[in-house]
Amino acid sequence: MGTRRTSEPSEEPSEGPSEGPSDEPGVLTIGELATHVGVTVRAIRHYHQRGLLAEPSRDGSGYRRYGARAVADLIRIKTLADAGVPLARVHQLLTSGPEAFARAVGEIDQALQDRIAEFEHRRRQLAGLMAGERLVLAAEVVELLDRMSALGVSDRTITLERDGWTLLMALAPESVAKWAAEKAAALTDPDFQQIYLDWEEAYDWDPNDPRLAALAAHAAAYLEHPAVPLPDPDPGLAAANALLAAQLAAGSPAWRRLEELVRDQAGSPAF
Amino acid sequence: MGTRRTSEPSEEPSEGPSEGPSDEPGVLTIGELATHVGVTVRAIRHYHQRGLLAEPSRDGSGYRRYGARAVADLIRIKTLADAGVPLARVHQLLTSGPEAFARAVGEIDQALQDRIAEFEHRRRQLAGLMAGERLVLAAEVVELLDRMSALGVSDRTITLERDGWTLLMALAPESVAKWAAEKAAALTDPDFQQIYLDWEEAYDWDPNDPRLAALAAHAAAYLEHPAVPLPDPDPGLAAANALLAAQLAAGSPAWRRLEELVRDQAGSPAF
DNA sequence: TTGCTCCTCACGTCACGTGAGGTGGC
DNA sequence: TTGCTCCTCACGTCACGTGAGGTGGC
Repeated sequence: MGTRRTSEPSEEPSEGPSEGPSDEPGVLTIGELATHVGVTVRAIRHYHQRGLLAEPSRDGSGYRRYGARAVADLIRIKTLADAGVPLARVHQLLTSGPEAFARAVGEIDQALQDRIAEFEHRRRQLAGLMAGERLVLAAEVVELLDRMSALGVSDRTITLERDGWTLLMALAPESVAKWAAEKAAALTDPDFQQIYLDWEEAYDWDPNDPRLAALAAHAAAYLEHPAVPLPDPDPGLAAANALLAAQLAAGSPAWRRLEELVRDQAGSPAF
Repeated sequence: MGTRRTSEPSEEPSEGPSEGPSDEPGVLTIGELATHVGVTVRAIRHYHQRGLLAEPSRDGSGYRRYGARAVADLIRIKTLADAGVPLARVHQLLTSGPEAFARAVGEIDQALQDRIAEFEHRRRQLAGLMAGERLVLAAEVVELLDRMSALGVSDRTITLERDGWTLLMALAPESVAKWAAEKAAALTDPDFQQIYLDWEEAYDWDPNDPRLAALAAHAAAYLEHPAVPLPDPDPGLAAANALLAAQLAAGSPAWRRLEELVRDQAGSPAF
């Protein structure tokens, strides 16, 4: 209410703008405006540069002086900008009619809702990061790896398997579930289990180890009469498989030798 | 499971990396890696430049070829970056131990929750934008303006009042509620009501209109014996009030004249 | 006189986007 | 041969941040 010496501005019927509410002489400095609305001084200058906020009149020192209109305008700008609206779009909205404005605000609100959902999804992704890489792989693959672990397959081999399946997820995601199911079925066959565990043990052997021949013969015989039928050729995936085989074979000289031996004994380019 | 002609990579105990899981020869091109993980090719190159993702080996054409490790690394990078972590921080996290990593992920998750709350706040702000500027003003001021409206004060004057209060909110937010309450109390006095409405009507008058003298006398008399006691001077706010008075007085020559007259008749610098 | 706010350039930053100009595999 | 992906510079973008160098009010 001020005092007898200073007019409380709304004690009287309020004194008003000279021409319109848009360009009344200013009272607030740029710093006062900034702290009140909650933006930086630099941001306000930036909005002037971009033409978003009208340049106010200056006082005797060349300082910008802002009125009530600037407060309202800046709040509008900040609200839209905080909602993620690009400044170019903010400019359009400020100069467009109320119907277009209302429609746009509806869309912006929807976008905000979408971003909230997105962030909630990212929280779950983060939780997955901590839980390991399981979410990278299909559930069927995770189950397969768990079953291998139970069979006594070493951590090193599990890692190799996981890497292979990770790449398959990238190369042929639509086939991964089917392949994993087939491999899981094969692993129920004790014969295949034995071959798998024998090969694992051979990983570190010398490629000239005489025991490799027996392993290769066993594998070749199995491939002739598999317990679980092998599916038909899929030419589109042949290239991906070949690449994977070449990459993965690089790990162990003994395995490379085993593949040669199987290829020879099976009489066909089995691998 | 591939075919007899192409090795299904996990049909055998899986062939592995040559030295460690971190630098197996690559299979995926940069485009395949990008689409699988859901980032752009340019982003991957950027991560290489920043040292976030190790440069893989090249094939015969100079193309980058990525292995499973790159898939896992890139997913980690994307997950963290999507969560709003600056790339410099991502770099630190990738090279830090699991305990520090877990702690940091906890903080990042908290930051995500904060941002979700922030977005929900912004949705409410947006809704406020549509509901008008009411949230800019304290509830007491909104109520005061409503009461003025009911008293028959014109929309133009209401706008002038709102602008004045908006500026006061910026200049002295802690005093606004008190002032608004005092003005509301004054407005219960029929004498003050009459002065207010008379002044409002005088807004467009010629500054030489002879009726102004009577209005000024009425106001001066009221100031000598207010129905509601005026508070003590508040020197800290005197400057703000003076600025506001000067700004608002610019609107109407008749009002400027009225202020002069009141100042003369009250015998003190009342305004 | 010191400290704080204001002023105008103008370059820096962050995380890539976007051509520019060229090569390689199907 | 055409179309698509890949390669390396290198400048552009968006919304300001951050000094640089100077003036004005208390």
